[in-house]
Amino acid sequence: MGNKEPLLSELENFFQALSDKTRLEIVLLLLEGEKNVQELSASLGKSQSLISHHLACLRNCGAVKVRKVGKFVYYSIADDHVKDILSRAIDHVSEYSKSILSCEIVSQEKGQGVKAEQTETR
Amino acid sequence: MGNKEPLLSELENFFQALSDKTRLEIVLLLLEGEKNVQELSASLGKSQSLISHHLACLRNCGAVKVRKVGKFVYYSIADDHVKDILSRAIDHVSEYSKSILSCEIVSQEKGQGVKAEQTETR
DNA sequence: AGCTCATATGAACATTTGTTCATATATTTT
DNA sequence: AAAATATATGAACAAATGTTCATATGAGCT
Repeated sequence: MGNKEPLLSELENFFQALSDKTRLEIVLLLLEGEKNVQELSASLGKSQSLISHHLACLRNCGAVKVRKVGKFVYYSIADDHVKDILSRAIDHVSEYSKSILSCEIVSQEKGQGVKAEQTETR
Repeated sequence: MGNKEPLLSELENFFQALSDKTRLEIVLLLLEGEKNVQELSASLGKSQSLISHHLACLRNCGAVKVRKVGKFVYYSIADDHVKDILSRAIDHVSEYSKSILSCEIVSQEKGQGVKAEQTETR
């Protein structure tokens, strides 16, 4: 019953890689197929440097893989695990935001959303 | 092309909720079953305030759900989507760290690790 | 050889995030 | 009623993170 530390750190790194809008835009593009840095940079309208930094982050946790062709570097989603995680996460947030919307008719507040409280103010 | 902004923000929030060691410890405990705040606080040896803050984060993205019983609040994993995502992520990082280890046998302790590979730690 | 193109990386800065402490709210008990 | 218990939340500060700018590496071309 070992030390869970390494597992925790690796999970942390993995999820953290996916917890940024730019990196999510990258992986969503990569779900459509392999792309090199320029293509990503152009599609997202963001600098090459920024894209490269984010790709380094996605590489480090094994979310994407690399194929070099001459001076081009093509990136793609690492494996089916990652694809599954992404598609399930998309399903989850889609369902969850629907459930939020149906509640927000009542609470016009933004930000915290619904926070599952049936604690009526008496 | 539809506006992907809301989807991106929700994915970002969701993954970000899972990208912290303490919150991961919480959800891993919750995978074993429903627990209230004190139980989580005691199991992890961390303050009630800290656990509550992190639970708020996990609630806001729909990763956990809540059941109030008197003055106790029981938390559990929100649904099978989230359970699946967690178990696949665990599989992914397990495989990935194995593949890293098998490469590090070659690069002995000292040098820069593997060449232009995806081994990069910051 | 030089030059250009594609990508990677380091440093600096501004923003964000996690943790702690103090306090608020809600429920039960005395 | 007050006190005790369980949880939530706000403010403040340290640490981590994303972005930009400048520069480095490396491959193809003339």
